[in-house]
Amino acid sequence: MSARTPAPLAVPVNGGPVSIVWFRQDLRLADNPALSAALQRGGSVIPVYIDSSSEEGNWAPGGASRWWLHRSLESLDAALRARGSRLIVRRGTALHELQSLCRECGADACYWNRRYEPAARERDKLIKQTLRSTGYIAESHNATLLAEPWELLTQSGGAYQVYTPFRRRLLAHIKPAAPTPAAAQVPAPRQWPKSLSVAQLQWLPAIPWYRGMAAVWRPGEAGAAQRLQDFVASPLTHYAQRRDQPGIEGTSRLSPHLHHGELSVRQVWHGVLRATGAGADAADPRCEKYLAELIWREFSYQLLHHFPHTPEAPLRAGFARFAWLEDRSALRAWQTGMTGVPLIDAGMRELWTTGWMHNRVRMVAASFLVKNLRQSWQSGARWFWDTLVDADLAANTQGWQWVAGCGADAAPYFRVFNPVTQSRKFDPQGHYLRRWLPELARLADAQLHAPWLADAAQLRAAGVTLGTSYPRPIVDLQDSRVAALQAYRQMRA
DNA sequence: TGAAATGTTGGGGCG
DNA sequence: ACGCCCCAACATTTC
Repeated sequence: MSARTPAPLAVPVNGGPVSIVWFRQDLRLADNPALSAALQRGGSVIPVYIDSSSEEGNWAPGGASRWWLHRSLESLDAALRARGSRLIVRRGTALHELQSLCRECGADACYWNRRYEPAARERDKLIKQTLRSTGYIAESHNATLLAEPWELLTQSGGAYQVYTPFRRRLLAHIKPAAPTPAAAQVPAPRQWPKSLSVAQLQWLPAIPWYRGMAAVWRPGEAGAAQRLQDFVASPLTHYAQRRDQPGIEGTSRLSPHLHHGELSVRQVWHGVLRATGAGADAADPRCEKYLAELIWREFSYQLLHHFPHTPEAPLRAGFARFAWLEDRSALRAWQTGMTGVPLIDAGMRELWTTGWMHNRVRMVAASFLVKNLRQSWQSGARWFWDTLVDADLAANTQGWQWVAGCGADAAPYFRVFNPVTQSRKFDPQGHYLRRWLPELARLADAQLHAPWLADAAQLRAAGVTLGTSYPRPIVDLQDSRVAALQAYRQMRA
């Protein structure tokens, strides 16, 4: 078993202190402050990943994330091996595993990069206290954000709840540090502790439902660097015009790499500034729109930090008594891309197949679930959590509450997307719809976005039988919109 | 990072 | 020449 083979001794085995670097959502060697701090200390370094799913509260990685993690950890292990080291993989409660590791290999220090999810924060705090009180060095660093959530507060010392002033403050006060390159060598200890293999985590499903994902994604630091390079080389140039068109490669697709920390937001920030020639000016029109998205990410983390209940409950307390419906078959139709509304179904199938959905379509599909079907935003957030390779508690929570109208700086409750209008506007040629809905591919553009409006001859000519080869819409868009507005009015009364 | 209803305007057909 | 009406195009309001 490869996990038990000794590391290649590319560098001399080191004496001196032994430090543990605990990898979590920072699966990279470049621009990794915890790793840098451990290396700077001298001596040897033990890179560790711990599967502590049981400590993640309601939010242990979902199926798509576990597939990604499997691949990313393999990639991290390979990158470490190329530097004379390897990745140690353990399973259990994090504190227990870290303590065992320290005992097993005489380590006296643990370094990690911060996480911001409520359950992880509490646990990490306890770990830090316990390690320190028992004589160990325990240090946490920032590898994930441009600004720590407690660094950017309003004049009155509170958390920002509106995006624009948050953005203004971030741009005025934060100058993202230049990313640091990966170390050429990671000194190995005299003896490696016990380790599972990545495969033993059993995160690679027995049934290969991940094929569609593997075809699209290359998890790991090298794949992330490649994606960034591809993005700045082309789509970035037309980002402002093309980011909303799901049928073309107009977005960065960096979200899963960023979530797992295969590249840092600082690397992306500086990479984008350099590629556009904007110098240090984040407000330069050539990169402003894209950098604004990175700042939305910061905003989400800031909200999660200051309002840790929001993954489960609405930020605006009044929404707690909103009358959501509970219709399992409607939820199922949405999940499987069988609602009969093409843009929704295309998006949900893209999600199921690739583990990702275009952002414009995410907004429309979420609006459809929460408003037209009136299912709770939590039920949608849970499905996304399980199926997205970029599932990120801060971004997912913020996104769903934004759509549902119950979050900070949220879309007003009355803002209901019309999926047909959105489809005609952002996928006028139907490239996206035809890719994901082959059963409708032969419909003309005029009928494609709303096949129920086509006449019998048009449907027949396209080989479409509504109710058989493709569903009729499971809700009337007009009626359900009016009903949603009615329900919101009732809640407010 | 909406959509629909409602209001306003102005060109053109027509008597 | 003029008023009237229709209606598209655009603007504003409302949800």
